[in-house]
Parts: sequence; C-alpha cells; structure tokens
Amino acid sequence: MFSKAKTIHAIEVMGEMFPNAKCELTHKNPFELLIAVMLSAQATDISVNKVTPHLFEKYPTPEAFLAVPVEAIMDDIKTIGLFRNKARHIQGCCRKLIDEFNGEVPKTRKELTSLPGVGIKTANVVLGDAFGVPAIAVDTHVERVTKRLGICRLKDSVGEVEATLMKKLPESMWVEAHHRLIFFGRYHCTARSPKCDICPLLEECREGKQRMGI
DNA sequence: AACTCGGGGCA
DNA sequence: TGCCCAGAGTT
Repeated sequence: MFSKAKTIHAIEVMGEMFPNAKCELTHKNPFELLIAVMLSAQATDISVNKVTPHLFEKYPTPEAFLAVPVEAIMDDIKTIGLFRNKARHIQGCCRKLIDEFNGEVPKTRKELTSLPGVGIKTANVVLGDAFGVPAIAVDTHVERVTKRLGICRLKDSVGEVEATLMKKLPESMWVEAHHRLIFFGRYHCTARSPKCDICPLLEECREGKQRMGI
C-alpha cells in the first residue's frame, strides 16, 4: 500500500503528465454541469458534449425540461446510451429541484444524491467542480488506476477507494487529484493497453512491474 | 454483489 | 463484429 507521501507524489507526477486535467464536460453553471454529468453515465464525455449545447439552448432551466413530454428529451439525447433512463431522470431531477430546492442545485452530498439519477459519483463531481467543495468522485478510471498502482487494495469497494484517497491526500488536492487520476486512466493507464513501457510511475506500480516482468 | 439499461466509437 | 464507455437503480 502507498504511504501518504507516495500517494501525493503519484498525483503530482500525473499533474506533470496532464497539466490541463479538468472536467471536460462543457457547462456554464451548476445546473448544466449536473445534467451533463448525469448524461455521462456509461457514455464518453465527447458524445455528451455533442448534445449538450443544443440541449441547454432548448432547455436552459428545470422548468423548460418539464414543459415538454419525456419523449422530446429522449429524442434530443438519443445519440447517448441509456437515453430512456436518463431522460426520465432529468425530468424527475428537475421536478425535485423546483419542488424542494427552490429551483437551484443543492450544495450537499446528501441532498444531491436524493435527486433521481444522481449517485455519489455525480454528486461529488458537482460538489467539486461547481461549488468548490472538496470531494473525490470514484469512477471506473479512478478505481482501476489506484488499484493497479497499489494505492488501494484490489478487493476494496468503491467506498473504500474513496475513503483511502481522502485519508492519503490533503483536502486541497481532492478535486484536482480526481481529474488527474481520470486523465491518467483515460489517456495513459487505459483499461486494455496501459502504456507501462513509457510510464513515469512504473517503478512504484504494483501491477505495472508485474506486466513488464520487473 | 450482480444485473440491466443502450447507442456510438473504435479496432 | 465485438468490446467498451468520467453510472445509477433495483433485487
């Protein structure tokens, strides 16, 4: 297992590899980010960005999403997978934003995850990127990368991965660490063919040394 | 913990 | 063609 210092160092190396690591979902306000992250479930951010400009021009507010039948929203996001669930969740989410949160995106994890279609991952991204609240969102990339390196144990649950990262990183690094881990996983330490041969973290990577026979 | 939803992108 | 994608809800 990585020590705190070793974990921080790994995140810093990732920052050197990806100095521009940040949320790639285009958005202008917390509401747009919330909807965009909901859409990104099991879809690439690139495909989400292809529909959101038109989507937010057509539906700039929760009220606008509720003014049309759910089929209309499905049609607007049909190039993204799981669009039936997502369209339904968007309207359910907008309904609750209006009824219980005065039409605004709430700023606590508990309130966010009470929204239909919003889980811990989406909540943490909104907290971190829209409101600047320290949070680490564990997705498939974060889970894979931290387990490969040895920052977390292979058997750790998503919650345990999150807890470990929160324990081994200062709060001030949580949000940027999240983005760096994702960029590292998305563009370098990919699921199928990690670039161990050119990886600056190879010497301290549990799985990488195995793969390279070191 | 396992299963399901789902069309597009890419090899 | 076959496999994967910055997940969440249900059982």
